[in-house]
Order: sequence, then structure tokens, then C-alpha cells
Amino acid sequence: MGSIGRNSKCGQGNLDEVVQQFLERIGEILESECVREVSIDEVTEELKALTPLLRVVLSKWVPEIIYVLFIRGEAGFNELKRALNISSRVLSDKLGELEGKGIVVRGIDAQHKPPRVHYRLTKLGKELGLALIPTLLTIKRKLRQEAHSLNPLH
Amino acid sequence: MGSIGRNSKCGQGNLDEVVQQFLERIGEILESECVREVSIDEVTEELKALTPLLRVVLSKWVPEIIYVLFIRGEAGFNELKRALNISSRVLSDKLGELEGKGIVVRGIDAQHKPPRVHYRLTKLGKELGLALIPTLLTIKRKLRQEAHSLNPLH
DNA sequence: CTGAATCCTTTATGATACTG
DNA sequence: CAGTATCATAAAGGATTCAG
Repeated sequence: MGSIGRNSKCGQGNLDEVVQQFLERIGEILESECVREVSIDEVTEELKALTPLLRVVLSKWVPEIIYVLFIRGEAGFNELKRALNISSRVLSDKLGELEGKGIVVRGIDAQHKPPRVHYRLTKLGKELGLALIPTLLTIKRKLRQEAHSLNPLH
Repeated sequence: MGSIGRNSKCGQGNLDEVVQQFLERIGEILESECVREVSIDEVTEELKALTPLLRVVLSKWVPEIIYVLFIRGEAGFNELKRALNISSRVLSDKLGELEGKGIVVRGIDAQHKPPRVHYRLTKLGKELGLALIPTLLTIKRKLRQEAHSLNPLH
């Protein structure tokens, strides 16, 4: 169940597993001596550079928006609104911001009577969507474990 | 430069490259037909489940805190405060929240005269730190590209 | 349907001061 | 050093209304 990790239907194998392997792999790389040497000042500097975009990408609603667009390919305004359970104002603001940052593009299909609008991810947006998958899967796994341990049947 | 991706010093090879390969790999998996079939309702349901924890993990300051602790292994209160340029109240709140969620643990070393406190990531915290790496690297790459294209020398 | 405009409420955050 | 307490402000969010 769920959009990410529903792998049995995919010929390509288990996404969850691939992510798991990957996390182990970079875990090993990061464990290797070198990381511990990083000074607090270096980390501070790095964060200072990353923070502006980080704040946009990882702010409220944004990961959700990116995720929906990533999975669905595209979505209309009200479709997103319903999916996220968000007010139009906030959604409108966020989409505007994301468009400004080059993460999302707005398209209009004038064919329809009430012209239909749809949002899609740009290349950057797709990259971010992809990059968010490990975090989402990790959270998902955590929730599964909790559900498990609370369920007396397991 | 920077903490993530400073691979030349690591024997284990290029982190950036590993992340890149991984993203391509899961990109392929996700491209394979199956994803597009996911209904908007399924995505909505999934998000509803993920959101509570997602909001904690991806809220302001939290990714930064996790990242610093991830890279450094541990940090004291004021050390974090300086690194993030955050007020004590907010930091205190966030650390309390993260402790409550089992993402961070607080340790006290009573040996020191003013007892020294240090924060570390729990297993879950480390998993999340790991999972955040692709997002951070993607943002970092993006910033590098921008810097590049703005610089006439390149 | 797709939003922009308004108004209003609730958090979140920041600065400052203070304690053990 | 490691916070807590207080106060003031800004930012975020929601509800409603309206227009193209």
C-alpha cells in the first residue's frame, strides 16, 4: 500500500530495498574516518549556504506538493488543494514561490471552457522529488514499525 | 569544500557520485509504468499518514540540527546555537521536541564543573540524517550550478 | 475552475533578561 | 554552560468573498 514502495507491481524490483541498500552504502562512506574531522565551523558555513533553498524546499506543504506532482506527473489547482487539504491562499502562495524558484511550472490548457491549469515539476523539481524519497521512505518505515509494535498480533 | 561531498579525502570513493547513481536508479524504478497509475486518492491517503512526522522532521531548524549532529556525532547546546544562529528558546524547544520524538538524546557529563550537556542522534535520528543527505546534496549541486553560470570565468 | 483580495487568528520566532 | 521566563513581533495559516 502507498505510492512509494508498492513494488510488487513493478518489474524493477524493490524500491524500498534499493533505498535501504543505498542508505547503508552512504552510511559506510560517511562513517569512514573523514567525516568526524569536519569542524563545526565548516558545517556552519555549509549550512549558511544551503539554508535559503533548504528553507523553501523543506518548508510546510512544499515536500507534499513536490511529492504529489512527482508521483502523479501533473495536477490541477483544486486537485492539489484537495489532496493536501490546504486553503487556496496558501496553496497559491506556495505554488507561486515554487514557480519563482524554478521548481514547478504552470501550464494552461485553453481548450477547456473554464481553462484548465496544471502544474508540473521542472527538472530541478524532479530531482528534488527524487531526493526526497529516501526521507519519505524512512519516515514510512518508522511508522510501519510503530504500527507493528502496537499491534498485539505481531 | 563542505562537509558532504568532500570525498577526495575519503578512501571510500565519491559520495556525490554514489548519490547521483542512486538517484538515477530509483528514478528508473519510479519511471517504470507503475507509478503513473497511482491514484490521487492513494497519494492523499499516504500523505495523511506521513505528514505528522514529516512536519517534525522537515520543519524549520530541524534538518539543520539533525545534519550538524549527524556530521559531528554530538554537540553541546551553545555549540548548536552558534552553528545554527538560533535563539536559545527556539533551540531548546526544538531539541525538546526531537527528544520527545526519539530522534535525539540528551546526555549529561557531570564531570565538568558547569555540567556539560551534549546531544546525539538516536538510531532513528541517524537514519533520518542519512536520508536527508540526497536532498542536501541535490540542493548543493543546484547552488554550485548557479554559482557556475553566474561566474564569467566558467 | 482558478485564483486574487481581505480580514482575522494562531503560531513561530526573536531579543532580552535571569537562574542554577 | 545550559537553559527558562517574559514580552513583542512577524510570519503563517484559515475562512470567506469575489472575479475572470
